[in-house]
Amino acid sequence: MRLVIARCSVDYQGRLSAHLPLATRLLLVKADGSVSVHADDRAYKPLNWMSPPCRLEEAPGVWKVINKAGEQLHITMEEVLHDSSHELGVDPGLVKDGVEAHLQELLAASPEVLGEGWTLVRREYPTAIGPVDLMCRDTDGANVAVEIKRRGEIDGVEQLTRYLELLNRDPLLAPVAGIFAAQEIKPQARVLAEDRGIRCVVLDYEALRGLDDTSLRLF
Amino acid sequence: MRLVIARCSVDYQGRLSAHLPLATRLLLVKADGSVSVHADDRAYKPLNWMSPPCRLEEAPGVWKVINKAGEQLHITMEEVLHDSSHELGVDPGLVKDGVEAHLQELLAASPEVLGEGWTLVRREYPTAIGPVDLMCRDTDGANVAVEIKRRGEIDGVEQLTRYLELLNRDPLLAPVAGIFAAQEIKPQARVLAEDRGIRCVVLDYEALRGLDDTSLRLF
DNA sequence: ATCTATATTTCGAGG
DNA sequence: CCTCGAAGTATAGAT
Repeated sequence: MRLVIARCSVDYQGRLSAHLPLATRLLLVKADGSVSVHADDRAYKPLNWMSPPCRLEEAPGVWKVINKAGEQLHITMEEVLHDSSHELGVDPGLVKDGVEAHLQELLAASPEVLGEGWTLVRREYPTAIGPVDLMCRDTDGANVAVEIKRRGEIDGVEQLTRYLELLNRDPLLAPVAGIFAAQEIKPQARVLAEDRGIRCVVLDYEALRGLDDTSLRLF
Repeated sequence: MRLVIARCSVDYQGRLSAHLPLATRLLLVKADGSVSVHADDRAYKPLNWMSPPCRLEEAPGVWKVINKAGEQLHITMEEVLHDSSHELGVDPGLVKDGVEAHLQELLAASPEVLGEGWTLVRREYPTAIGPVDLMCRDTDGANVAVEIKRRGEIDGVEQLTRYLELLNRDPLLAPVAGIFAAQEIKPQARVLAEDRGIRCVVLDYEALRGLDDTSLRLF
């Protein structure tokens, strides 16, 4: 990893055209070939960048970064204030917990949260337009398709609606009801879902994890 | 801006839980208060971070970054290999060209690209659920709602569908046809659009800009 | 403050 | 390789 602090101007020609006037910035060159240009704000987002795979051509005072698609990043340096390189090695990477996949696991382990006596048919129930997160069966033996999100917004309701439309064309499955389950459901998404006869369920991640622990202790 | 290279492990507790085992990484502290932890890959994306506004509490070997929502980032340092600070000043910022707003301007200036003799009613035509990018009128005087994207995907088709559904409830406007216009239209989006009677138009940014130049020269 | 739509989204999984 | 869905999405604009 190479860190350069320089007074520079930058031009990008690619998916759009963009220009950065002369100012002092951080140029971050990673081992994967990527180059990013950072100001002292905008959190972790660079002002401009080139993603790998790409190639850095370094000439005195000018860097040209080019990728296969022909996108170009030109950095013109007036003054270099710092230039250091560091060996970092391969990173073992991030371990995450609490994302949608985890919610799906937990809810699959406790379908009775959705309705008493309900059972899981399967996770990632396949359809022509993609897998439904969960397919369940209620006590009457009717199918219920469940879409799980961390944050429930309109897009998720549209997605579930498409699945339901398709599933209900299959006489062997129909009628298939829908449930929109999320840790947080935006009001507009709730309105749209309920207008379409889709039940909304707010999930409690900690409680689900508790249920899961309990079942592990019991069996 | 402060640049630290350190062997460290990192824990994040907030919207999810995440852990990074001990390894050598870049810690980037910006003047806006943000802290990001970078490996030597993943382009500009940090492994972990805290966005401003947040507070950095620095103790020997341990950094705690906390924001108002109670999210926490803990960085435990085994060894500091580099530590430098740099004054960057305020950045003049990025000048962009070629994004969706520009496509909309260009197409608004040349509605005949969509159909001979077509005219523009207005840009950002207001509806209860948000503005339609362009409202046009064909040679028969019928209304056409146009949704413009840089890349046309399913979301955009859903968006236009919602607008059309609403617009066609108004007897003063109906029937309103739809056009999905983008520099690139994904196959699945095209199938969905055409299934719903929405015409797809692929836009040529350079050609549109050429038309615009021509009109500037003529008048 | 909430909601909507955009992003050079990026990233990863699966066909 | 493309396509699709998720992201601690972030961010800007409008209501």
